[in-house]
Amino acid sequence: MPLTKRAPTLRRTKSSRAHLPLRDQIRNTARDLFAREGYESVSMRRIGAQIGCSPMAIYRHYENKEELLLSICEETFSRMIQLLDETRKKPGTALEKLRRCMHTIVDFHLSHPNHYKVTFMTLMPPGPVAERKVAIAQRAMDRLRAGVRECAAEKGMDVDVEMAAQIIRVATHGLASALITTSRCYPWKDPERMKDELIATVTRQFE
Amino acid sequence: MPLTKRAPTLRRTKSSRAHLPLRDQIRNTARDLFAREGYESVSMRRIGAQIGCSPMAIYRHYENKEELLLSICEETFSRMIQLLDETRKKPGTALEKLRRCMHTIVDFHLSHPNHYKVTFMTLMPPGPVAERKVAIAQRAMDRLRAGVRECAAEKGMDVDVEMAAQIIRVATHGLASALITTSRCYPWKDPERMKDELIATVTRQFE
DNA sequence: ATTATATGTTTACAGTGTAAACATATAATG
DNA sequence: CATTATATGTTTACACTGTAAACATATAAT
Repeated sequence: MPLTKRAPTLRRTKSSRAHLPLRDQIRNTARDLFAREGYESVSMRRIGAQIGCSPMAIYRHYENKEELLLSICEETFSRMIQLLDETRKKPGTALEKLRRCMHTIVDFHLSHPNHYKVTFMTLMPPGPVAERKVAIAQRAMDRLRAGVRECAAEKGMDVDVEMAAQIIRVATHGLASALITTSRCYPWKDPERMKDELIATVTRQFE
Repeated sequence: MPLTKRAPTLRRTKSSRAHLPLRDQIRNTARDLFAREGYESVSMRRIGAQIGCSPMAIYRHYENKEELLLSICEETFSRMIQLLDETRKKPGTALEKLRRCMHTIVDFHLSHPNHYKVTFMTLMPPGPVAERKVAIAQRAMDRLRAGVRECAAEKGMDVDVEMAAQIIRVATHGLASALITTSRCYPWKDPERMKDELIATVTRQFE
């Protein structure tokens, strides 16, 4: 009976989602479930059942449930940072770049609401794992600070870079989380215009 | 042995925190624990143990854990709404009132971080209880909308009230949550100035 | 051919929310 | 006053949780 004849280890078959490496399958499934039902409400047993493996199989790839959550956050940040770096490379004034960065990030959040919900709306239990997440978040903030610094330099202004970057971060998250969490139950007048307006508002000091 | 001789029902002894009605004691204790360790990580058993009653005693006052959480949120909103109504009654221009309201709310959040964490940073499991919370939140938003409407009227401006109110709400929450969650692990330059600056920024259109 | 390693499964345990049944202290009613 | 009803607690029980421990096997290394 134990003749489960494992597939010949074919290292990568990009085409088929079902045969993704189990590690990725776990992370994708967990992200969907965490986003839809909340981190604490989703059991390792249910993640396993959804995938079709035993609950303990997950522990071969992630030390525990919290590390699985952190891994989802890490992937989100890594994608955000990549998008930011690409956007910042494109030509334009510093202000244009900064505004494009905000657009890029908000659009990324809106088109990946599950990434956003799990990464930014899940309260991690305080502890060393949560602090590792904070450290990673700083790497994204570095891009924002740089963008602000460039705006200030270009205009010869003397701005508090940290404060300006925080205001931008805070406004971006506020907008994204409002649009994502209430998109179904609340009648937004014009999300696209609201996005433009908010971005314009918090960067107006650099005009 | 069952001679637990209940205290003679003294209806109100304001002085002693320990003899608050059990219902209030439960809510206070639950709020502290939820804020410190996260809603899902706190068990009814631990709330009971902390208070000194059996876990099931809680269910005589709250239908279940989720209703207990909602009750904490309701208290927060009711206090916020009261503060807003008081602030809006004081004399001044519409813009001054709106800005004072924002100050009042941010200060309330900062001085009651546990109320904030539980009410605004705890993701409720989706369902009818969560929707009741959204409905209550709208009652607070009504005050913001009114403040914005008055600003617009006073200046004879034609503004999108809903959008302006949302931007203000979003910025306020972003600031509060940033200050509260990172206050220990992150070196804020000058929170007070950042607060002033953000409030000024998002209300500048009404100057 | 044998051993080691990677990756899975099954079993077991302490802790969870809460339904059900039971206990008693105060209030209401005869 | 005696009796019943109600409010408020406790104890017990059950189906679920995260995960440690032990076991199994399929591939890689020797």
